[in-house]
Amino acid sequence: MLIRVDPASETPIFAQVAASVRADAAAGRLRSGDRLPSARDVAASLGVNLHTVLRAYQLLRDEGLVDMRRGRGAVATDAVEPLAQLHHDIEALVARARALALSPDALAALVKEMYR
Amino acid sequence: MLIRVDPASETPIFAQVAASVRADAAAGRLRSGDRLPSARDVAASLGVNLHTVLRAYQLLRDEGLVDMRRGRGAVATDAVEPLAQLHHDIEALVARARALALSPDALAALVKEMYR
DNA sequence: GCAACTGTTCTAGTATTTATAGAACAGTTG
DNA sequence: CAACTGTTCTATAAATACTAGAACAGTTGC
Repeated sequence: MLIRVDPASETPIFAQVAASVRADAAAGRLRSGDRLPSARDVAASLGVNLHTVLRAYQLLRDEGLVDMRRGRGAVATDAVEPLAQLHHDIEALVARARALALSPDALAALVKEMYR
Repeated sequence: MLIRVDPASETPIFAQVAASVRADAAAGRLRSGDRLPSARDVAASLGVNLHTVLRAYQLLRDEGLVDMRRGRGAVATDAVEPLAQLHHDIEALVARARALALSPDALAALVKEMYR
């Protein structure tokens, strides 16, 4: 599993890390039972603080996407599987938004606003 | 035009104001040429600072959704019309996400992550 | 013309959030 | 037991969000 982060982005690092994991789940690259790289390893390879990565992992735990236990690490739950169902819908939406030259932030905010 | 904001939300107020306007555009409630309420009026009715509302308006201007001139106010541009094309796609996506008990923040982040 | 409106710009201060740092703790694994 | 894992704690620095007040400069309608 490769976790990517854009240092120039205005999105908080912890949110980017969580987003990277969710995207992997939606793409089918992260399956139920798969173990995430240890927070210390991710922190070292990204050049960020351990606590920043742990905050991302805890966010994913709060969303029910991972199980965390000390000693064992973070493991993807069954909840990651259904995320793949959204993949095609999101791809289609993104394609339309791109045609309109809508920014990623604007589209994301629009989706969030309509989700009630 | 009614602009709503949730004081309990973790989303910044300026982002919520901008999101409310975008949602109105996507829903067809805000059409090209329509004038937005003055920033001072919005600030007063929401109980927030003038500068906070202006920041939202300037964000919408940067996205090309509104024209702003002093004296005249903020007016929706032609760019708000195509947003209605996304309405159905987003509604469908949101319905699926709701079935999966995915949080609004998680879905929005997922969309943003896949938009590249 | 002028009064009342509009966004623009400026300085200033406070509160919250983000990210860092280091240490110690407590389970798990080989 | 050694090496790993996440957990918890205190602390600090930096960036962001929000508020506050004032003055400025166009636009509109009477």
